[in-house]
Amino acid sequence: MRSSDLPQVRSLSLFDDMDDSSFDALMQTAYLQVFPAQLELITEGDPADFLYIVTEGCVELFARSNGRESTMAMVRPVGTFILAAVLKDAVYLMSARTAQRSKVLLIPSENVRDIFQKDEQFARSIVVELANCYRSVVKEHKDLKLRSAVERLANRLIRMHKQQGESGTLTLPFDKRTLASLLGMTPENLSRAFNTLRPYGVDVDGMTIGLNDIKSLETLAKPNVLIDDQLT
Amino acid sequence: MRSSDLPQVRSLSLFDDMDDSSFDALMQTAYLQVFPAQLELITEGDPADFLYIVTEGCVELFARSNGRESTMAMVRPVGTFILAAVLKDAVYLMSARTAQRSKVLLIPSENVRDIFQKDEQFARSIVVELANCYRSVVKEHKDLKLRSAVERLANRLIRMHKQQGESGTLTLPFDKRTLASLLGMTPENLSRAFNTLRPYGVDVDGMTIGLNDIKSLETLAKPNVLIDDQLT
DNA sequence: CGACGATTTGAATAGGATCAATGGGAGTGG
DNA sequence: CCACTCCCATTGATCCTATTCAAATCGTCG
Repeated sequence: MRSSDLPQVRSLSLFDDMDDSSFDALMQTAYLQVFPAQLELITEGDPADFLYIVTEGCVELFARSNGRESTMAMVRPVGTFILAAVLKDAVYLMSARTAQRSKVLLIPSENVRDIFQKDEQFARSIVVELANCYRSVVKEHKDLKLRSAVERLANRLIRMHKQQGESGTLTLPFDKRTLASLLGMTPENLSRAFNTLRPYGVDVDGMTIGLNDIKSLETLAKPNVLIDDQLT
Repeated sequence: MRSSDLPQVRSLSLFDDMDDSSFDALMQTAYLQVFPAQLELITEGDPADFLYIVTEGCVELFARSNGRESTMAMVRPVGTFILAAVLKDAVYLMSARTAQRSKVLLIPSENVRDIFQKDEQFARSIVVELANCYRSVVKEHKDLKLRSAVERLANRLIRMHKQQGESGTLTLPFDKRTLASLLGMTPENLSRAFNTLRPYGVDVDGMTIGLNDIKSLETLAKPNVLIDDQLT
């Protein structure tokens, strides 16, 4: 892999604390690859051959069952996915495909587990990363079980707005079809949910969303740090 | 704590591989307590002071937001809960209350983190436990997003039936109100879902459920190892 | 410019929630 | 042991949210 990409990966909290030698050993067998949009990287049920790290672009985690399909999460730089399957040497529970042209680092599972055994510091970092992943899914699950579709959208907009600097405007980081599935609704229903939010200062113009009355929107959304905060 | 309870706790995979000295150190500060039914053990948002291990009875993990409440999981012996919050030294994301009279082991968070730092083997066991917890929530989330209420119930019944020895009959391990919330529906809707399943050989008699046509039920439920299997 | 996919809108339907009322056990106290 | 009470579960009726199906519109990319 190209050495110019290494510092970025190294800075990931997952690798931040580990020995140089361990990191080098891990990267020795890793390779960095660019994939076109809409390419299925992994399929649920397959053995976990690699740990994936998104360094550019965006990857969609999704699941299928009985002819249905649903977006489970979107992974943006720099984020890992399917760590749990790799550690357990189990099959993937989710499929993944690029949402856009993306650069992805692949580390063979065996090597991850190998270094995990050898490098204590890496093992600890993995625990933190795993705990974060776990808590993220719990929050997603709470979001879905405790809120209506409109509330989920409102809170997601507030969240994206914060991530993008609270300028009063935000750009959807992926298409509406995917956003709808992520929020657990149909594209039609998402469109209607946006209309429902118009009286609360939400202006939709393609991928650009204006938030003109955040107070009002928050009154409706009732954001909850135990669901919407990324850090806690 | 009583020493007669130790072997049971020790046999938990989380503690199985650790040194005697570490285990003793961990148990030194732990205490075992019996709680009556319907007692709230922890509240979401509170700092994670203890790691909890259910040794007898049953504990409900649930979440509240905006006046609503939903059951997130049921923990039966011998199972741990809120491990992630303890490791991260963060606040609990879920509340917990006893579903019945229950015996619970409490280990101060600091001690868990302390031994986690000192005992490498314990650290690795924790990773496995965390990975399992993570994958469980992912499966719950898939269940909710990819299935209808009736399908969720059908699959849950098949699962309980397997756990209880496939005798053709199963006993609900907690009341229907809780089951409904766990499955993401109202008690009324659960009752109707049971009626919907009657033509598929599902007979309800209080807490006892007879499954008289598993083939037919499975045709409806379409169980999926990537959602319903506890092990994978 | 034309075609295709994504989004939006409309209409009808279905699934689930809510409200209200009734039945049924389990536990309590006499 | 029995009556009472309370809470859970069930059933019915209605309402509401969200899905489905259909069609129009918008945008983008070749």
